[in-house]
Amino acid sequence: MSDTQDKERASVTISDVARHVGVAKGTVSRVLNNYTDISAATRERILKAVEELGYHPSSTARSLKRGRQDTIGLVMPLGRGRGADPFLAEFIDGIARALDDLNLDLLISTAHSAQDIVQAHERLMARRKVDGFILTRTEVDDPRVNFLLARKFPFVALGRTRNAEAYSWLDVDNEKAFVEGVEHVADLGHSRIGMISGPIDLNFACQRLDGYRKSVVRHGLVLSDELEVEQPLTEEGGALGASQLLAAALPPTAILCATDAQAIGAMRQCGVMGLTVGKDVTIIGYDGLPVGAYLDPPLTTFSQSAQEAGGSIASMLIAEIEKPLAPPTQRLVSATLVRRGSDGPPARTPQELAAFLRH
Amino acid sequence: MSDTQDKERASVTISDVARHVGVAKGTVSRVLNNYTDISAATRERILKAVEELGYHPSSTARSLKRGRQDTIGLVMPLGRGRGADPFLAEFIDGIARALDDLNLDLLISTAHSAQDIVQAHERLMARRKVDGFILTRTEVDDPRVNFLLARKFPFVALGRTRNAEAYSWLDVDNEKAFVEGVEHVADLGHSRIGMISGPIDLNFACQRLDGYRKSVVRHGLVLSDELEVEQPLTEEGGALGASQLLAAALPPTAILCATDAQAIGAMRQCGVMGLTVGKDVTIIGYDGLPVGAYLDPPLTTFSQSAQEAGGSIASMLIAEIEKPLAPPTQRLVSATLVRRGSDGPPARTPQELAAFLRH
DNA sequence: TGCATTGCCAAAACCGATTTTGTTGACTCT
DNA sequence: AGAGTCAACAAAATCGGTTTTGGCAATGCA
Repeated sequence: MSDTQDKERASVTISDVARHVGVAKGTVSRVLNNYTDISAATRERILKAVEELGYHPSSTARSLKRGRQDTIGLVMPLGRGRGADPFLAEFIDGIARALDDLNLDLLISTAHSAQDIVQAHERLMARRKVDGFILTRTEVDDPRVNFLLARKFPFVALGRTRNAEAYSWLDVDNEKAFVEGVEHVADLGHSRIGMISGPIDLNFACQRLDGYRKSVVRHGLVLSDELEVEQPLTEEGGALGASQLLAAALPPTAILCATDAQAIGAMRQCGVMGLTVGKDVTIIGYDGLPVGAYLDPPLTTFSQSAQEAGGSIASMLIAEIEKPLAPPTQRLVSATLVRRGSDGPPARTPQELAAFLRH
Repeated sequence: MSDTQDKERASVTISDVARHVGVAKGTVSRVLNNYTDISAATRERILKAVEELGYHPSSTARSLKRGRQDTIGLVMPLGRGRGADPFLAEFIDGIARALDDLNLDLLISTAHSAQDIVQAHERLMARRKVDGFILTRTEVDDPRVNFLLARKFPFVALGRTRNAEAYSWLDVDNEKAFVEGVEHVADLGHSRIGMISGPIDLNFACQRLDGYRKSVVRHGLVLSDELEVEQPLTEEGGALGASQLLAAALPPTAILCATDAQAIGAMRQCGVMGLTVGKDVTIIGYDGLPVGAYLDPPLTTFSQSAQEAGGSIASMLIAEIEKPLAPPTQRLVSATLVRRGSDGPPARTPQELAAFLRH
């Protein structure tokens, strides 16, 4: 009955609006894109018709002509550990929120191998599905960075690589955090401090290890192979790492972990070995995952607000896309130590701890 | 110098290929889409040129003409709890993997309020960015389902709603799982069994509560308001729920939780109250989150493989998009109990537990 | 008054594919 | 030999927008 019959399937196009008002479609387009050369009267009529007909522009058509997709891409690396990366989930959450405000969308793809991951980016670029990429978990010498740089395709990385001057990134001052971490446990009275590192081809793992080492040296403490182990970024890796460290002749009374996931595994392992975390052994994580607050004891960790990082990296990427020639922007933010319950003064000396462990 | 100069910015289009070979662009298109009315010779020449020039069709242009985006959408509900939903992360992981094989992409958007969430779907539909949706965490009477059904837009839901006959879904037999859960703890010797439920507007929460109730009755055990609390699906909710349940005059010796996140909070709360989980109190979660295995004690939970669910729901949606008129497909899968360390025979009777708690 | 602007909009070109329609020569059939 | 098929492709239409070009009337300015 109504004038605007709810049609079968076809959606209303710009031509429908133009015809309804009696103008050219170009005119409708100009109104919708806020051009100024349309009279207020015509503008009103068109806006009214748009409302009435329930017109929404097709982003596909718009993309075709403008060459912009209003979509940014993120390729999740899979296979490194079986489950989803909890940090990544928080991070994506932050990106999505930020993009929402800007009316952009986030396209997510996956890749299984290192080989795959560059190909996934290439596919998305070639098909022109995205305007730019967000890179996470950068490696020291990251093939994605090299590839995108070579193709001059916009991207922003979370974390730097070796050649960090050439592109835009947001990084947490990982080194500083671990310098502070060591400082913190040293102040608590620990003298033998261990570290469970992540795969050192990951840049942040590298930086965290560096921070640990520098700070240990600066405090005149012992640096030793026995006190550093490299493990995957999973709970299992953390558990393995802890048992390796504690098997040392002179075990550490404090252990810094590259990620919360590792710290969770390490805590578990300490429990299994009869150690009280926060007293016998201090464990500190990194990521500030919400779950950490509900462990027993609650995990002391460095928090960098994955959500905030996601938001800020999203807006950096938009800038990058809009003016590709501008010099790269680079932001270094700091993580803050969230003290909960897994740290404390050492209840025993390393010698006593070793004796206890040999029970 | 080379014949194919690596051009400035512009990417190679189908016209470039056509010109290079000396055929019409339609012909190139037909070759690429495996039509049969092209001679083998021409076909070869075109394929060779495609290779040489590094041509990749623009999915934007393709979408415009074909009316298909080869992209499916998922709107993440935010705000329900502050952090990212760990279950959802696993689930998305599974979807992405499955889509990868099919050469489709996943578009992720977010919504903050219940109002927003329908609008987000509408926006994606109107702009024709996606071919279909995946819905998660369905509510008993879900506005998204009603909306998409009314618009006849393809979607598949993870979890049912009240009017479940009309559309395709994949659901876990939540009721059955909780029937089994009660059975399991009853077999262990528990007679007073509590439940921390999720918001009952969420359908799965409702089903899980139903299963609990049925099974409690069936075993001739006590059903009581004191033994049922409703809490958000977060660690905090779980902690609150546990303290409420344990404050009862006659507290439960076993607690079933609607999600792992709640169970983690509940475990923590028990620890705070001086109770040993797995002995004084049995706690069982639901989701099978990897982190559960590394808690102390490791969390006994129902696992439904979020990743597998993601994969299978993705292929259901493809089918839905390809033949919208086919009758809806519906799959009910079962969750399996993964026994770890948080369950066991009750160390005390409810009376003893009450006495202990009042210490 | 005459000419250059300016305001406002129609018409057409264009983005890069897919699909429809048309054309040509070779081949078959009666 | 003439009509009808068919294979193999060219040419044009199309998808739904944006952008360029152009045209006309009203205004500004000397």
